[in-house]
Amino acid sequence: MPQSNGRRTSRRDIYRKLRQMVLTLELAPGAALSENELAASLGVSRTPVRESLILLAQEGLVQVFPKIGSFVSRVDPAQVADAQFLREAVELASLEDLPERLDTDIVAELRDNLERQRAGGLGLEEFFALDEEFHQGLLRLSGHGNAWTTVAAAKGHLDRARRLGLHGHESPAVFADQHLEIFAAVADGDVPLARARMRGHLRAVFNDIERIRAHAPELFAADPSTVPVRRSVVVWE
Amino acid sequence: MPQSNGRRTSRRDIYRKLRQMVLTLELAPGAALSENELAASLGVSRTPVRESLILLAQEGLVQVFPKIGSFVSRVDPAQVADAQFLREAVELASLEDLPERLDTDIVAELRDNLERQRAGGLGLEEFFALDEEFHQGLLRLSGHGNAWTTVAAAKGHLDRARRLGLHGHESPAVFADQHLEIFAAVADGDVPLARARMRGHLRAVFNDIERIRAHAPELFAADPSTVPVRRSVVVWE
DNA sequence: CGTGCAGTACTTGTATACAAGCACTTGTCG
DNA sequence: CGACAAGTGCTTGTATACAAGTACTGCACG
Repeated sequence: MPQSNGRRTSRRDIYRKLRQMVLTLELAPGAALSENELAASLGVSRTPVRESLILLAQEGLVQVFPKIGSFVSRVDPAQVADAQFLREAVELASLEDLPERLDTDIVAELRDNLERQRAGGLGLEEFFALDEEFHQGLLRLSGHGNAWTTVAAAKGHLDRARRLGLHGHESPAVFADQHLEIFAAVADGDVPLARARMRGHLRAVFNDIERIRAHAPELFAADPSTVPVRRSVVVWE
Repeated sequence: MPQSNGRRTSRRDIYRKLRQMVLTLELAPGAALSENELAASLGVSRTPVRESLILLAQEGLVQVFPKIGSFVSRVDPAQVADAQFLREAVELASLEDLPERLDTDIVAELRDNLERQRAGGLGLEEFFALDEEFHQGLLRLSGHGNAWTTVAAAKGHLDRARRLGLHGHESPAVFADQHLEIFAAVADGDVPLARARMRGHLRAVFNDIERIRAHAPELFAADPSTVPVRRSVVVWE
């Protein structure tokens, strides 16, 4: 929920669209973005495009260099690690605030979510959506559902790294099983076990990143201070 | 560090200035903001002002209602609680990642900070600045200094509530003492004790909020869906 | 006097024009 | 042939004009 009001504006649409394209790697890390080009291709003026880019820049998903250009930020390993730490801290802390009696509606929602995860034949983005929903649901179970907003805003780099890791790599079934085990511990009220399983799950996701980096180093930021060159557009294949 | 690049732009200046004015309550919760008025008083056009307001809106510090107006958001108790939870989770988690040998530079910095806190005769904003520096320093001690950026971005409502609580209330000396005790436990390598003291410290700050709300209810949001009226400008005294 | 309706002054959203600056290209000169 | 410099096309930052909509004001009318 980036903006306060729910009225439809073209900036809102464009912001969401661009954000989604960056997170799904449809816009590759390092790609050059032109306010004029984007405006023309979207059929609007520079204004809403520019304001969207400013918001994405504050999230760290794009970099704006005055008088030079705007670029999809490369995946920064340091920011990935920061997001991992933040996420782990929040999700583990929430498990300690679980109430005695779990909200039955949320529990039912989580069970349904887990079933869909195990259904198989899921596309990458479909699994990611379910994954997000599952983790946010766990947070809501302890009354801290809104904290997900902050976590989500900060984990853009982490999400992109995770997508890189799952691109044609291995089945998400392993993670679905981990989700199921976490939920089982939560349902049993075994907080220490839930914490241990959650920690293991989150770190398993995280530990793949160095391997990924070896495969596609050009998508990662080397030196944070390097300025990208206008022409060096990395095309996603 | 909201923007990527460090070049000076008027938007950057205005964003920081407005943000500071909101956080320090110089711009009161509920106050109406006019892009035209702000632009005129700052001597620039609407563009940089507007873009700054959009950024502040994403942080939840202002609310923008299309065709109606922009307002400094009232302090939302729910968002205060969310920020408190997030902050506690992050700061407690970082204490468990403290290295065997603490960075001597940061330790020296923290000692100096604590001395200045105890010096006495500090203004409210001076103490807040030292407080921020102290907590961020502790995070850096465990290598998670960058997580502070995310926490800081999310705790705008919490900070405003804290300032309300300290306005002419009690001396910050109590908190300075708590800082000292936390640091002592950290320096001793007693992680459980440091965690307990940190938790007590953070919650002591938080627990004042309901009392504050009784004193100045108009600064707090009642129903999240209520739209402020243009004329109802609450003047800060 | 009360009520309804048109008018007006304000708001933000979007489009467009201009300013300032970087980077590459190309032409010219040594 | 090589090197340097002016030129050209792009970039984002800022200013301004217009569009669409809300809310209050004041007048006319019952």
